[in-house]
Amino acid sequence: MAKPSDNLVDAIYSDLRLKLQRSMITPSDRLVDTDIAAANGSSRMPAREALLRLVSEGYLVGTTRGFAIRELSLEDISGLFEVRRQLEPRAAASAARDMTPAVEAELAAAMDRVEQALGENDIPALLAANVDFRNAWLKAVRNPHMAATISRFMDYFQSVRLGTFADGATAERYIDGLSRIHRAFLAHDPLMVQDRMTLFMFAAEEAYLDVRQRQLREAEMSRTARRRYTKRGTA
Amino acid sequence: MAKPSDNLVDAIYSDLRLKLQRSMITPSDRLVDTDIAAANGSSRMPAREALLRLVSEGYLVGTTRGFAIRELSLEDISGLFEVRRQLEPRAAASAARDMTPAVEAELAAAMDRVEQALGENDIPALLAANVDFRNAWLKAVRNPHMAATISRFMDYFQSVRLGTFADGATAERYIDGLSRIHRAFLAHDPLMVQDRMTLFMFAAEEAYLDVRQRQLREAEMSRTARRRYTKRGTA
DNA sequence: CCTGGTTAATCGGTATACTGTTTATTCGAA
DNA sequence: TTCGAATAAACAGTATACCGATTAACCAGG
Repeated sequence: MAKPSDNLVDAIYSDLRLKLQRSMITPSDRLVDTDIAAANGSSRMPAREALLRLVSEGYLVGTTRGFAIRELSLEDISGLFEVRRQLEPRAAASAARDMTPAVEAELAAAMDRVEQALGENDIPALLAANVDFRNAWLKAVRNPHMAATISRFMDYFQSVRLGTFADGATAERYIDGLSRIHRAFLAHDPLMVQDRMTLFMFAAEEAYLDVRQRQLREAEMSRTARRRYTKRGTA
Repeated sequence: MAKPSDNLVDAIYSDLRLKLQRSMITPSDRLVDTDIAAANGSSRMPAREALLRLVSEGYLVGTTRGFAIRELSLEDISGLFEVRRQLEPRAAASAARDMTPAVEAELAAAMDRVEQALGENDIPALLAANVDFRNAWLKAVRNPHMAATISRFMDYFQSVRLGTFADGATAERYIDGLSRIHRAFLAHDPLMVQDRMTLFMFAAEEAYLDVRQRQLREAEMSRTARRRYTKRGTA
C-alpha cells in the first residue's frame, strides 16, 4: 500500500492516503496544495498531482477553497455497500482457503490489538488495528485486482468509521462481528468465512447509515444554530 | 462518461479514454505529453495530468519513453474476470428490473447496430456498438458506484476485444451471447438476464484468454525473428 | 445595526523553463 | 565488419510564475 519510492507525487499520495485511513483528516479540514507542498519540501505540482489523484479516485472533492474529504450521502453508503456485498464475502472465502500460516498469525495479532484497543477505549489504535486486520486477510487474496478494488471501497468509509467506534455499544457489536469472522478464519472454513462476512456486511451497512444519519442531523442543527448566532451577536 | 466541461485535463482525459475504448490506440503507440498537448493546443501540464490519471487507473503504464497502453497478462484477464463475474450479472439483473422504455429502446438500437456491423464485417463499428450496448444497460443501474466500477473493469479489455472481433467465428459467438442477453432484457426477466450474463462472462473470459495467448505467442515469435534479422544484415 | 457593493486574499488552473535519466545514434578503434 | 564508448535526443519529473475565478473581509450608506 505504501510506496514512498523515488517520486514525490507517490510519496505525497501515500502520505495523504495513510492520513485518510487513520482519520487524521476531518471533513472540516481544507487541503491546499501549497501547504502540502511546503510540508513536504516540494513545489506545488507534486502536491497538486497527488491531490488530483485522490479526487479522481473519489476520496476528495475539489472546492473553490482547497480540497476536502468527500462526505458520503446515505445513498453513497448504500451503493458502496452493494458493491462490497458482492465482492468481500467471496474474496474473504478465497483468502480463508489460500491463507498461509504467516497471514494467519498476522490476522491473530491484529485481532488481539483490536480487542486491546477496545478494552482501553483507544479509538485511534482501534482504527489502526482494524485497518491491519483487513489488510492481513487481503494479503491472502491472490487476485490483486480484487484486493485493490476491495481496499479502495473500504477506504471510502474511514470518516464514518470514526463515528462508529466513538459509540461504545456500536463499536462492541462491530468488533464482535469481526471476531466471529476471525474465528471462521481460524477454523479454515471458507464457507463459514463467507457467511459471516455477509452478515457482517449487512450489520456494518446499518451501523454506518445510523452514524451518518446522526452526523447529518447534527451538522444541520449546528448550521442553523450558527446562523442564529451570527444574526444576534457579532464580535 | 464524456465530460469535456471547462477544464483542459478533463477534456484531454475524456478524449484519450474514448480513443482507448474505440481501440484507436495500439500497444505499440507511445503517448507523449508534449504531442498530446500540441494536439489539444495546450501546454504539457494538462496532458501530463490526464496521462497520469490514466496510469493511476491502470489503463496506461509509464515507460522511460512515453506512456503506453497496459498489456494484460493472462493472470490479469482471469483476475479481472473474477471481479466482473461478481458484479455484472447482479447489476444487469437490477438494470433489467429498473429499466425504462427509453433505455430499452437504446438497447435495441445498439443491438441493431451490433448486428449490422457484424454483417458488414465493420470492426470499428462493431466495437463502438458494443460499447453503446453496455453503456445502455449500465444507464439503468441505479447505483453509480456499481456502474462506474463495472465500466472501469470493462474498459481494461478494449485492446483484447479488438482481437476477439477480428476472428469471425469468435465474434459471432460473442455477439450471439450478447443477443441472448438482449432478449432476456426484452422479456423483462431479471433472473434470466442474470443467468445469461453469467454464462456470457465465462465465455468471454475464455475467448479473451485465447486471443491474448495467441497475441503473446505472436509477439514472442516476431521478437526472436527481429533479433535474428538485426544480427545478420544491417541497413 | 443592517445591507449592499467594492476591494483584497485565496486558491485552482495553465504555461513555461529547467534538470536528470534513459535510450538511441554516431563515430572511431580493434 | 563489429564492438564499445562518447554524444545527442527524448522524455518524465519538478520548479516557478502568471492568470482568472471565487469567496471572504471591509467599508460606506441607509
